[in-house]
Amino acid sequence: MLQVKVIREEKQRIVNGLRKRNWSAQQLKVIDRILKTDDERRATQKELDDALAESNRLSKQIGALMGQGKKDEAEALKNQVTVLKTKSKELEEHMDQLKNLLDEMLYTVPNCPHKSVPKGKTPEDNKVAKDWKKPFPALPDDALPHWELAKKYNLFDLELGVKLTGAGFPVYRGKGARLQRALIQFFLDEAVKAGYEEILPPHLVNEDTARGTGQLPDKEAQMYKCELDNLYLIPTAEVPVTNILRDEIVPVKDLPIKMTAYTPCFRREAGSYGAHVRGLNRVHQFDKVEIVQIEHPERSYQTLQAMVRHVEKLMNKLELPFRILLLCGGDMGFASAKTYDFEVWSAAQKRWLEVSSVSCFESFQSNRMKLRFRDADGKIELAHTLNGSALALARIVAAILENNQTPEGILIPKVLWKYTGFKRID
RNA sequence: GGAUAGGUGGGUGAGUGGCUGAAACCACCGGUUUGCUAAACCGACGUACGGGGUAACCCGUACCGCGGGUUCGAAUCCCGCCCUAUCCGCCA
Repeated sequence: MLQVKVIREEKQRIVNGLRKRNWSAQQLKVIDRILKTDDERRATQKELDDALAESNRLSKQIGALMGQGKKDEAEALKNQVTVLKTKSKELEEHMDQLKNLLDEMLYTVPNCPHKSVPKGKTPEDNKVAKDWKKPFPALPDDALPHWELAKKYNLFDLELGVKLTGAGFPVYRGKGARLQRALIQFFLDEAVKAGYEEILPPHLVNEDTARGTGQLPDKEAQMYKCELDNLYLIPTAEVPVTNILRDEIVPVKDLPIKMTAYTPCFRREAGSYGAHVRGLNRVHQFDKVEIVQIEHPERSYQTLQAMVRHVEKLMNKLELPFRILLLCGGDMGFASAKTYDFEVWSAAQKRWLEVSSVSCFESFQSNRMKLRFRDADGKIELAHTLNGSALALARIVAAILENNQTPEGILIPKVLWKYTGFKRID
């Protein structure tokens, strides 16, 4: 969530940013309500502190008087303290109300987009940051979509997943399973080469962790929950990995902190059904290698570019046609300040599929998570967090299968050979 | 699942009602000494919120797992919850 301090000091910038997210004048009213509530909070804080200070002072006096045996005087002071106590109790309740109200309002405010984020309402308004200049793979008319290829070559089985679990839980098998594992291995190796520490986190997290990255309180419905133990299946590795630094104050020299993790991702998704979600296009469980960085505020946007280049390199190595989009204000995620999406061209479906999303959250996540760093002067400041998929598997697999199909079988990108142990699926 | 023990500052750990935001030691940081390193010595050393100051900083309040209670006053007493460790059982 945004810091009240920032809303106060840079109100105009925040308001402009929210407009870029197409906030109406009506919605923007919450900003003034936040500031007003915070004013009240501060005034109440002062009043409460004063009352407590006085009551502490009197209590000490009582102790001294008792020591001297002056019982009557002590009794008189006790009454005063009782009055103060009633007052401070009321003030405290009021404080709690104000804080809750403030939090509730802050939770509704999305991150303020970076100044370079374009205006816009829908995905059509996203800016193409880097287009695919070369021709798309030319496939014959009888080219198959990946779900047909999967049947033909026995790579994954969605019906079997229904039997075992339900819709949206693919069962990979044979060379399909092997390809999956090869990609994970490849992505992790590349991330480690780029200086990321490999993390293998738990796939279930508790409430505090889910709250830290903003899944709770309001996106609860996106996650699978284990009721009995009050744990959530992670929707992305970002959740456990970023939370590693929750409530920490790290020395500035440790920045940036770079971590990568492979995890399966579980998403309940309330989304649509139909042609666009066939096959692996949208599933409840998929594999993903995530890259995360905790960075100094002065360098976070440089780092965002570096992360984009990392993903770009992966796409190039896989020899897949892709483009990079700079998301417009209306299409960006709630917590993000700036997001680049990667889309891979799916030759048989003849459309772009999102395979990566790289974002800078500035201090939006770290504020909620209390992830801070201490600079050389000893000053404590919120760190910036960034993350990106590098990469999400299911759709990459779909693209590889479709784009690389030939009459002789599906050609595996060269860079994966050492991981798959085969060059072709036939 | 059963039985015990325990949760205090970055770590170890003292602290059973006021003089404890918290001893001591270790680590970290600054300094002295030193050819360098080490050792030794000196000093500083929690976080949040609020108030004051251009600022270094100063003042107030809260925080000893979390929440509530007793009391003029709670790390300390009482109640509830959560968590961790160890042993037993079960199990990859």
